[in-house]
Amino acid sequence: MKHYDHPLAEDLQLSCLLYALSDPFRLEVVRKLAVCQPQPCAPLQDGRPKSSVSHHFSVLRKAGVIRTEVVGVTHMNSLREQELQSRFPGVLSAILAALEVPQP
Amino acid sequence: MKHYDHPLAEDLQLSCLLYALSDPFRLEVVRKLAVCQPQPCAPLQDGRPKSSVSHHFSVLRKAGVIRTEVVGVTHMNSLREQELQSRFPGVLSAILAALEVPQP
DNA sequence: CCATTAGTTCGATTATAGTCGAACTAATGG
DNA sequence: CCATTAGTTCGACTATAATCGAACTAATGG
Repeated sequence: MKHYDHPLAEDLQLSCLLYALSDPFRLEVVRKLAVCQPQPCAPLQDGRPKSSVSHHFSVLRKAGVIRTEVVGVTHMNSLREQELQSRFPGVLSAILAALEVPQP
Repeated sequence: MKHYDHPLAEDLQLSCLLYALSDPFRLEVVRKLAVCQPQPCAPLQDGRPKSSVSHHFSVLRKAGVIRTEVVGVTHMNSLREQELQSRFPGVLSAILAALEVPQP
């Protein structure tokens, strides 16, 4: 049974969090996860090769943005909202809110 | 009289903002500006060569984080707080607040 | 137990960013 | 008007990150 390492909330760095969220593809993954959680990687691929998608999920995981749990053959991802809230209060929620008021 | 281009608030991209803030040096500049504003570049150099510092200020400027005004021989920088607040409500303020509760 | 599914890992390639010295510019002060 | 100050721009180099195919792995279902 494969498992993932998830950094402790207290070990997260704000700059790493912001970096993880600074990529449009990753930001879109986070937005979609906020809407429907947990979710496997596959429906979030958006046409990219699996290896790229896996890389982006790994960045999000290492930054503490998502938690991935192996459930049978799929890997279910969810946002670490409460932990991020306690470590960096208001940061993720403000970013999620800003994503809901878009512009082209 | 040299002047700088500052993007309109409505043209700012969240991913660019987060990218600009994802660098520890730039984040530190922003933190210092939040404390004392406006400020020239020089006291924020932190031992780096001028060309590197200038590059980081340029990234912050293009992302809409700072506004730079030429005042005589110095270039005064300030945060575009109210504009960022209207474009991405709560994002910058949450990040600034998170910077005040540090950890090594 | 074999094929399938879901995702990871590897390795190579390319693209993007950061770093730094050196030359440049614009405003000021003597 | 020359020297100084404050910062920019340029160009080269380096480092970091993204991309993608191919091989791999672990769980499941027939």
